[in-house]
Amino acid sequence: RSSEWVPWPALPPNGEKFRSKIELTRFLGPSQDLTNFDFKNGVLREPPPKVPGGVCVCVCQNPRGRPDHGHGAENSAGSAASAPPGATPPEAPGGPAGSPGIGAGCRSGVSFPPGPWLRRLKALPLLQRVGCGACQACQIPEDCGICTVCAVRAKNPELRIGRKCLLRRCLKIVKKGFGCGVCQGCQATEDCGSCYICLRRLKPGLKRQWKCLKRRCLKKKVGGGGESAPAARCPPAPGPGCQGRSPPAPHHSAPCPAPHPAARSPAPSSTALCSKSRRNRKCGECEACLLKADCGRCDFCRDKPKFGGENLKRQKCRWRQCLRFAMVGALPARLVGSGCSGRAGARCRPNSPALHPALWGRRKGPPNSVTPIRGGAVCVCRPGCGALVAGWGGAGVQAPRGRGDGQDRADSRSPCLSLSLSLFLSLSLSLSLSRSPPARLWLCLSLSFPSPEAAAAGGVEPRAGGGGGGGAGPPEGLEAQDRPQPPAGPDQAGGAAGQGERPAALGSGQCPAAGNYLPLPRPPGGPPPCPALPCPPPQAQALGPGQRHSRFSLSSSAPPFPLVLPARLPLSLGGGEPRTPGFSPGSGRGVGAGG
DNA sequence: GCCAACGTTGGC
DNA sequence: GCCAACGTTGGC
Repeated sequence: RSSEWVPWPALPPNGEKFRSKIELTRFLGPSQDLTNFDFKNGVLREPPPKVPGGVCVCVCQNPRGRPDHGHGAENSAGSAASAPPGATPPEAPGGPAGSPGIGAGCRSGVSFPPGPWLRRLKALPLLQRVGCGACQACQIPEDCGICTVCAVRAKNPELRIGRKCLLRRCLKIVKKGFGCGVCQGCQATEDCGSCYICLRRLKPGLKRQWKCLKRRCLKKKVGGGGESAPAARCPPAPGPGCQGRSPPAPHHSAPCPAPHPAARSPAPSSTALCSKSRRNRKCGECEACLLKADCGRCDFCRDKPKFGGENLKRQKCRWRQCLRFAMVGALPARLVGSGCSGRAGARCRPNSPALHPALWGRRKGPPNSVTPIRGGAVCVCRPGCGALVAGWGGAGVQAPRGRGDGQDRADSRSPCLSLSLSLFLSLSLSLSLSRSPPARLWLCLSLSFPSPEAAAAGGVEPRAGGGGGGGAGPPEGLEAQDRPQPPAGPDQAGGAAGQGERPAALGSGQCPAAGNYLPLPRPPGGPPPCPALPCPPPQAQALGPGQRHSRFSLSSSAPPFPLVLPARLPLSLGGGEPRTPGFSPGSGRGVGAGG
C-alpha cells in the first residue's frame, strides 16, 4: 500500500523508495548504520528513548496523507512496513490507509501492541520480509519498468502500489528452494552436462528433473548444522529393534525429545517405536520384521539393483516394513491405541516413504475412511479398531498398479486407488443394505479381490486400469519363478489362492486385534468367514419391494450394522455371471449380503 | 502437503 | 568398499 512506501528525500532522481531501513541499509551497504535514521527528515538523530510496554507500529499515514514514519522506528517500523515481495500487504485493521487504524497510535505518540496481521508479518523471517539481498533479483537497483507492476505504476504515477517490481523480487522467496544466490553453484548458469544428474536427464521416462550438481547451492552444504544437517539422533532404544546393534556413538547421544503423547502407550517396545535412531525402525517382532527375503515384486524391491532396478527409491521391501511402525504411522489418530493392542504407539515418521502394503490406501481420503486395500482385506472387527489386513496378493493384485515399468507414480503409494469397480459396488451395496442403527458396532468387512483364476475365467477385472493381469505382473525380464519368494509360513497351505505372492507369514490366523493379520481364506464360493474374532452371524436386512437404498459412504466411523460381507459379491458387470442369491444389483434389492 | 528422489548413515 | 535403507529435500 502506498502508505508503506517511504520516499527518501535524499535519494536521487530515479525516485527510489524504501519501505524499511533494512532495504535502505541494503541499498547503502552494511557499513551505514541507520539505527537512528529519521526516515521522515532524512537525518540521523539521537537514539529515541525506549517506550516501555509496547511497540510502535507506525505504518500509517498522517491525517494529511503523508507517510508518517519514525516513531520508535527502531522497534518495528522497518520490518512492519515491509511486506513480502509480491504479497499484498494486509489491510490494516480499522480501515484503509490513512484512516485511523494501526497507525492511529503513532500520531498520538502512544505505543500499542501490534495487530494480528502485523504480528504475523513480524513473525516472518527477515528473508520473507525484505528478501535475501544477495540474489540477482535483490541486487537489481532499479525497477525494470516493463513488468506488470511497473506498468501499473507508470500508468498511475500517483498510485504507489506496495508491490515490488517483478524482476526485483527476491528469487529466494519467489522460487522455493533457491540457493543462496551468491555461491559458485548458484551463479552457475549452465548445467555441467557431466554429473550424474545431467546424465540422468538423458534417460527417458524420468518424471523429475533435478538440478545439476554443479549448480546446487554450496552454502547449504558448507553451512553445516544448518538446515541440511542431519537431525540429532537419539541412541537406539533398548528393545527388539535394537537387537544386535552396537551402542550409540557419543556423537549420536543427542538428548531425546519428549515422546509423542501417543508414544506413551503401554504397548511393549513403544519406546523403541519413537526413537529417532536411524536404524530403529524395526520392532523386530512383527511378522514383517521377521521376513528375511524381499518379495521382489513390490515397487521398492523392483527398484533395488539386485532386482534390476535403478535404486531410486532405496526403500525396504514393502512386505518387510515393520508393521508396528507402519500401522501406527498410518492409522488415524483416533484408532491408534484404541482397540488394537500392540499397535498403539507414536507416529514416528509421518512422511515415511515406506508404507506397508496392508496400509496402502490409508493415506488418502477423509479421516477414518476405510479404503479397501488392494489385494487384501479390511477388518474392522470391533468399534474403533480399524485394523487392516494384508492381502493375499496374487498375480496382478498385490503388485502396485500401473504399467509395471515404474513410470506410474501411483505405482508406489496408492495402489488401491484403482479399487476395482466390482469391489466398490460390492462394498457399497452391502453397506447400504441396512439402515438399522447398531447396538454394537460389529463390522467385519472382508473385502476381496477376484482371484486371478476368476479374472482369467472372465470375471471381474482384477486390476483396474491395468489391462488385465499383465501390467502389474513381474517386471519385465523377471519371471515369477525367478523371483525370490518370501519364506513359507504356517498358513501357506491354507492360502492356496495366495499364488505364492503374499508373504505367507503375514497370515497367521489371528485377528489384527491380537496383533496379527487375519488369514485370508478364499473359498471357492460364498463369503470367507471372519476367522479369529467371532463375527456375528450375518443379519443383513432385506429390503422390501419398493424400498430403496440410501446413500452410503465408506466411512468406518460408524459401522452401520453387524454383518459379514461377502468376500466378493459375484456381481457381474458383463452379464452372464452368477449373482449372489437374492441379490439384484440392478434393482438394488437383496435379501442378504450373501452371508 | 505429498512423495519421488537422493544424500547419507551404519552394518557388514 | 559395498549395501540396505533411513531421513530429508524440493518439485509438483
